[in-house]
Amino acid sequence: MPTTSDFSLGKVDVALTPRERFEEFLQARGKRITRQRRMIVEHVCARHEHFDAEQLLADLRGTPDGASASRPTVYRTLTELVEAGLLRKMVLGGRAVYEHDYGYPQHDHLHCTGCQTLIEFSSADLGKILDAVAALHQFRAQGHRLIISGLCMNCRSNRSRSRHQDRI
Amino acid sequence: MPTTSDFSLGKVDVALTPRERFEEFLQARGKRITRQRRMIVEHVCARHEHFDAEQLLADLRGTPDGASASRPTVYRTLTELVEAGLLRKMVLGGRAVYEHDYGYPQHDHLHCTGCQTLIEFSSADLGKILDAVAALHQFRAQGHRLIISGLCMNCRSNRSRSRHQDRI
DNA sequence: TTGTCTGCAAACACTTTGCACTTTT
DNA sequence: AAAAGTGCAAAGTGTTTGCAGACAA
Repeated sequence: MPTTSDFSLGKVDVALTPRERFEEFLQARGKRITRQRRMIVEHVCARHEHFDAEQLLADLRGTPDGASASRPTVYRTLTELVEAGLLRKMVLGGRAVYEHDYGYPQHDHLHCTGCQTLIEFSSADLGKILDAVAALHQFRAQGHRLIISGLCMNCRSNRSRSRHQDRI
Repeated sequence: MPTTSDFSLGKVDVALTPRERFEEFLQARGKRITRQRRMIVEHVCARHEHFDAEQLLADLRGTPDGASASRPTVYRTLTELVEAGLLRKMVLGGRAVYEHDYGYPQHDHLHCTGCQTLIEFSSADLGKILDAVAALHQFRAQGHRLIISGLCMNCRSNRSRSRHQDRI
């Protein structure tokens, strides 16, 4: 019988803070540590839920000190954060959604099509199966995306509320 | 040790042909059986690989009798084919990709980021795990998307050829 | 005839890019 | 000073929509 981990997937110990890791990444590539990049990592680290570029942008603009970053810069920096291994990107309903990927264990998602919530889970057995599948096909797996879509506990009851989006 | 099915996932017996099923679907909804819809199902059934809207459109235009369908109609009809349960839609690198879903067993994919090939596989154990995960979270699963990305056998050798796309 | 479909052009949402100017190093 | 980064506006992409005329029922 397969087992899955807890609801709350805890942090994992890592040597550097996300900010440090990002700066290391930038330096290694001859990129510069600008006000905007610093701001963005800061805000990204503050949010511990899943978010998209637009939310981050709004978040930056709602910042008390008024200092912000432009849309292109937000997109550019999100790409760098993914390259640096700090964020994981996934595409949901046509838009890119990001989540932390540094210091967090590998996991997958349940996506509620009713309220758009993402629930994380992880399963060791799943990993074993994926490895076996890849091996069978002589495929060098670099990663995977698994999203189980359906209705969460809440939306199962309050069903009639609104039309569900079917864009997975 | 997990097991996976064969390379070639065979057809499954079904009562109606895809064309029939689609017409049934249309009638049930008071929709009409037009020349364009007929053409599109025909071409979709002819192709047994994965394809996107643009390929289908080109396919229709390259047809001998010249009769074609417009881009909007292709998109609209693809949506209907998905609703009718004939096609399955997945999003890869920002574009929608379709594959047959009627009379074919449930399966998932290995996606080669080198040559963009999709390799199908299916695993009974996987299904069991997904069921267990959903149950654990009191989630009503309606479906899932699983794509393992990496390099296929071929691309593992001819590695240096070209930059790999990292859009999953 | 009636109501659906089609095709066109235009609109869309999200993301990327060209370029002159600003900043970091 | 040199090189990289930023913001703006504009261009892309893939997909969807409003609407007038065309067509299936």
